[in-house]
Amino acid sequence: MSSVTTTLHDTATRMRAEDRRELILEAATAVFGERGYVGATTDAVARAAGVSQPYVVRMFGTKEALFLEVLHRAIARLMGTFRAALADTTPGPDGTVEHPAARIGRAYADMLSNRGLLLSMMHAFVLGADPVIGKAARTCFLDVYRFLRVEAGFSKEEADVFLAHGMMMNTMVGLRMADEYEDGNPCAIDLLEAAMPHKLDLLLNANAESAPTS
Amino acid sequence: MSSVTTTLHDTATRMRAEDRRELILEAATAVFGERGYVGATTDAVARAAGVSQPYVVRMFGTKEALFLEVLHRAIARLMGTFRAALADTTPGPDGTVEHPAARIGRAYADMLSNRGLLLSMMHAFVLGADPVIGKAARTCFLDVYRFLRVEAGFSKEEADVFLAHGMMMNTMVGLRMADEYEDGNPCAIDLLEAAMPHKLDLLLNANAESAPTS
DNA sequence: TGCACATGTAATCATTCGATAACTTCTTAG
DNA sequence: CTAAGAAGTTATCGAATGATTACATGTGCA
Repeated sequence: MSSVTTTLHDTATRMRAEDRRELILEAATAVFGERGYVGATTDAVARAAGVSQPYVVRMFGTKEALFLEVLHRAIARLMGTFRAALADTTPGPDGTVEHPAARIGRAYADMLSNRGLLLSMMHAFVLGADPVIGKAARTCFLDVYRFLRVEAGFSKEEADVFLAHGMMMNTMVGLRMADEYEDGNPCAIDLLEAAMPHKLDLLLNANAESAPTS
Repeated sequence: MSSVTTTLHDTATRMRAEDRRELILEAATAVFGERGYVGATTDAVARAAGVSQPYVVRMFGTKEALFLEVLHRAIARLMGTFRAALADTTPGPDGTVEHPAARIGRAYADMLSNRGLLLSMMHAFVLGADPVIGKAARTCFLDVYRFLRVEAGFSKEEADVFLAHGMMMNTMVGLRMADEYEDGNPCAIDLLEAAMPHKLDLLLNANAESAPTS
C-alpha cells in the first residue's frame, strides 16, 4: 500500500509552477473563506492544495501576499462575471432581453456556489483597520461600485440596493444559515426566503459542496 | 516619578469584580471589532482594559467564552435600542409620529458610532463554519430577524430591505470607508452618500473616535 | 549523456498566544 | 485587630504558526 501511495503521490507531483500556483490559489480561496485571514494557516492551505507548507510560503512570499492575491482574483472573477452578464444580450425564452440590473443580479446569484470566493472578500471587508489589507479591500469595493455606476449605468440608489442585497446574501453564506434551513428551523426558512428570493436553491447547493477541513 | 506612577496605579486598581468585568467587556468589544475573533489577543484586550492578561482569561474562562459574551451583549444592546425606538411614540416637531421602520432605522444609525459593537457582530457573522461561534451567530441573527417580523411587525420584504442595508452599513464601517471619504476620494464620497443617506455624519463621527491600538 | 534549473520536501527556528500556577495585596466581617 | 476571601499580578509553559535553510528529485536542452 505504501508503494501505491508513493506512486500516486509521485505521479501527482511535478506540475508546472504556473499550474501549481492556480491549485494553491484555489485552495487558499476556500481556506481563507472558511477561517478568515488570521484564522487560516499556510499549512491548511498547503494541505488543501496537496503540497508542503514551505512551498506555499516561498511561492507567495508571505501569507499576507497570498491573501491579497486571493482577494484580487476574487474581485477580478466577480467583475468578469458581471461584465459577461452585462454584455450578454441574447433574448430569453420569451424573446425579451432582461434589464442589465437583472442580468448582473442573476450573475451574482450564480456565484453563491463559490463560497470561498465571496467569503474571502467578506473577511477582507471587515479588516479595514489593517493598513495593508484594509486599503486593498477598500480599493476592491470601490472598483465594484465604480463598475456598477460607470459601466453598468446604475443610479446611486440602484447601486446601493444591489450592493446591500449582495452584502446580505454574503452574510447568509458566511453564517451558514442554510444549515438552519436544512434543520427545519422555521425562522431560518422564513429569513432565507426573504433574503434570497428565487435563489435559495443556489445557496443550498453551495451548502452541499464539501469544504476543506482541518 | 515611579512613586507617582505607582500611586496612580494603585488608586486605579481594586475595583469590584462586577465593574471590572464591564470594563473588560467594553474593551473586548472594541478589540474584537477591530481585529476579529482570531486576530484579537487576550493581551490586547487586557491592555485596553488596564489589567493583566491572565486576569482576563481567568475571569471569562477562555477567549471563546469572552467573545461569546461580547456577541450576546452586542445583540442585547442592539435589540434593547430597537425596542426603545419601537416603544417611543412621542411625536416629532411636526406633530406626527414616525413609522416604526423609520424609528428603528434611526436607532440603528445611532449605533454606527459604536464601531466595536457592530463589527464584533459582523466578525461573528462570517465565522459560520466555527461549530460554537457559528451556531451562536446564527441564533443571534435569527433573534434580530424574529424581532423585526414579530415585535416590530415588518413584512418579509421590509425585514429583508432593513437587514440588507444594515449589512451594507456594517460593511462600510468594517472597511473604514470613511477614511477614503476624508481623503477626498470622489468615488468613495459617492458610495457613502448612496449607502448612508442622512447618516453620513454619524459614520464620520464614529471614524473620528479613537480605537485601541497595539 | 549530463548538467543546469525548476519543482518540490524535511527539518527546524523564533515568536506569539492562550492558559495555568503560584504569589501578593487590599478589604472587610466578626 | 485579624483572619478569610476577593482582586489582581508575575512568571512561565506548551502548542501553534509563519518563515528560513538546506537538501532532494525530476526534466529539458546543448
